[in-house]
Amino acid sequence: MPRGRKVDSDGEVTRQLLLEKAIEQFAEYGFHSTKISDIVNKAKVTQPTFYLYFESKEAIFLRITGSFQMQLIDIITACFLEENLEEHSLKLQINSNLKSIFTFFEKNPLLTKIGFVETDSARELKNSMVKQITENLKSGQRLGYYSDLYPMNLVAESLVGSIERLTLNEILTNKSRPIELAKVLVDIYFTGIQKK
Amino acid sequence: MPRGRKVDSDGEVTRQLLLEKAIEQFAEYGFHSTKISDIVNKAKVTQPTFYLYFESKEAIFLRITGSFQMQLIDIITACFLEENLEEHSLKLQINSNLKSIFTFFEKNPLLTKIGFVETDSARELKNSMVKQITENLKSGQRLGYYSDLYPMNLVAESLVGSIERLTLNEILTNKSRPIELAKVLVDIYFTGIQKK
Amino acid sequence: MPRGRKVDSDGEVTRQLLLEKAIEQFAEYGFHSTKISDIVNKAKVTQPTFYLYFESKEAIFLRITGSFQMQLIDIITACFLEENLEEHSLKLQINSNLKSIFTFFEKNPLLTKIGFVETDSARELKNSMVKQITENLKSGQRLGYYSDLYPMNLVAESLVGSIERLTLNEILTNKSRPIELAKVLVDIYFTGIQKK
Amino acid sequence: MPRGRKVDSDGEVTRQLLLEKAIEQFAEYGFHSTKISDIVNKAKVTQPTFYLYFESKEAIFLRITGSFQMQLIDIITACFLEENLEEHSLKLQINSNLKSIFTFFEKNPLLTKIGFVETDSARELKNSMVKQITENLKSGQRLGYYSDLYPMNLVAESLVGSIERLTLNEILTNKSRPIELAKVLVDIYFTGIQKK
DNA sequence: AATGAATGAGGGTTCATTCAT
DNA sequence: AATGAATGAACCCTCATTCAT
Repeated sequence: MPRGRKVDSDGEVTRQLLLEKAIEQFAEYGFHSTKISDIVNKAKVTQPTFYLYFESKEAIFLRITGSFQMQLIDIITACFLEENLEEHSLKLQINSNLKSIFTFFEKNPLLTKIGFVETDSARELKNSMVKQITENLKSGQRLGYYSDLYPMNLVAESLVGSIERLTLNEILTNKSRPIELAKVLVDIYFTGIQKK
Repeated sequence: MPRGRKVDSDGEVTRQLLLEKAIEQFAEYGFHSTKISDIVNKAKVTQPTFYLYFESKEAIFLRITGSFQMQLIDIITACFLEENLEEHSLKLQINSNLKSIFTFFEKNPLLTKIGFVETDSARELKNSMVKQITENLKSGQRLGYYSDLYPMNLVAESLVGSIERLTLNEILTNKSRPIELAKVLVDIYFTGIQKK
Repeated sequence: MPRGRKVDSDGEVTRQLLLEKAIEQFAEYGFHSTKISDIVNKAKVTQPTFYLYFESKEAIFLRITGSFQMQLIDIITACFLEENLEEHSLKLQINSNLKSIFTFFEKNPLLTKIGFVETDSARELKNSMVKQITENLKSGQRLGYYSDLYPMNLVAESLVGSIERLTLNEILTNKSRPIELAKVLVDIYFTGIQKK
Repeated sequence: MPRGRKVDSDGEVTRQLLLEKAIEQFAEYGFHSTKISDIVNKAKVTQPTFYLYFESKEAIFLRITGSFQMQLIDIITACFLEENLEEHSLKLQINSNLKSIFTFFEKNPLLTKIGFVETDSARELKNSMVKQITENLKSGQRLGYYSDLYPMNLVAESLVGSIERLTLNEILTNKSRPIELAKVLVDIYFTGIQKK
């Protein structure tokens, strides 16, 4: 293949293509097993072209996970922090919050796999999610909406675990929709499954 | 250094030593970032010695995860399959089941990290766990102990997610004991956190 | 950014700019560690622009060292070849010659570093310098001005070595001036340092 | 070629072979143009074998230059520091010192090229050489052996330049022997070339 | 039973250079 | 006259694995 610029080539297009292919590879094989050569082969460019747009394998990975996680943090913050805690709407509100999280995951399945499920840096993110939910639950507890018997940090941990697994096995596999999962979770965590 | 058999050396001891060090490395760094050279350095033997006892890096990893996962399957099967479903003891029974699972994890923290949390092959295991729990819950539903409104496979997924996260963040960090976690989970999933 | 000719741009200006920046880089980092990208970045043009004016990295390097070395050869030839060997003025003459060489170096410090100190091609130049000085010294020897005991080629080698080192460590660092160095060298080589 | 140990292979032999070939390459092509692949090809081993014995290209280079320079420093220190300054033997002593330096270079021509002529780190070494010689000359000056008119640091610089050039062009090319060069230098620097 | 010595197979990255606009 | 975009050709280095002792 001759050197130099291809006809009708456009840097922004190539950059996006590389990002896209990188996302696919990272989602399927993870960071270590993804090779630069795979990414560029899929994008039909050569390896030096990769380095035209991204500093390193780590850099593109951080760019991908970073921007995804920032979006996710925004959503979570909006959900669990600025909540107006009124009893009659509480359940609805939480339902809606969970739904928006699941919906975000549903819209970005590959990024979710890379940036929420499998990355080390997702650990912090989930931990901060746990913290925010814990605070939220404690507020509800103080206001008398939730039973005093529960250690809310454990409840929050449990909920985040539920969200993670349902995301991985129901959302990312297209087996369930956000609306269903949000409802189930709210029902379980609010009233339990035992027949009254 | 002279070659050949060391004085007082015993093959079985070396094999166990390698297994032990491999477990430590895999638990701390994961499969990809663990190098054979790390394992043998820690065990104070040379690389060829490793291959005297294990066919490959994959082989030792499978041996480690495999035996752990077999034990875990036994425990889970015992818990959720051979259960006698009587209403008055149901909650106690499940509580006890969860406690034994968490206890198993607490006793084997490194193996749990390798074989339950971070391995791909753990996916199947957790899936089968979900299936067994689902069946169990459906039986309870048929017998009228649980509300008919819940899709039990999702409940089971949610529960497994909760277990996983609590294991990772509470058991493996020594923050909580099995008995607490079992109680919290039973309480949540049976009756919910909403104040009555 | 729009492509094509910039407003007010002038090829010759760009060529000079590239030369200048290349000289800076070559002087500071040497041939191998100087990258085309460094040169063009400093000149605020792009890489293809470089190839508009110079065929290759080697080409610009040769152009730089070549023109410098040609000037230097002229000076040296003037100094040591067309010399009129009269005893009373010999020492003065040589003093003046050395001074003009050092002055040339002082005026072109970067080029001196590139083209006299660090380049392989400077070897030939210095060798021819040695030859000319040798001939000159031999003439002086034949005319009875210098002792017959000295192998003049070695004296010439020694002198060139002295010049090189004093250039590098005194002239290029601005620690000494040409006039001092010329005097010291003439004194040493003519009469030695031993107290009479 | 099959993997694993070769018949009769010996690590120490291989290490020495690699060192030897590396020295040849570095001497001929310099650090940057010497490739690991060249070294290992010449030594008839593969690239990973190189890394069995040396951490990196830089490491082997430093090892080579380092040990050479340490030996050289020892020699120089012995020569110019512990000198007993008595007038009748001064000239002989310096002659002998220069001879041992040139002899050291003659015995290690490749190392000399790498570690004395072409390396950046040789700059410091030569500078310290200049310093020691300067001190030595100043002592001689104070004792009245040398003329007060000379700035001895410049004389020392000049001498080191002479040594360097004579080493490169006479010793390393086998054109002159240490004994000749030492004599010439002593004669020049002590009494000058002018006929009395 | 164990070691010393070596290699196959790649993986990430850099840099001078070139084509199309 | 100048740029945006791309590539060929290396180069350094790592790691699991294997042979000879």
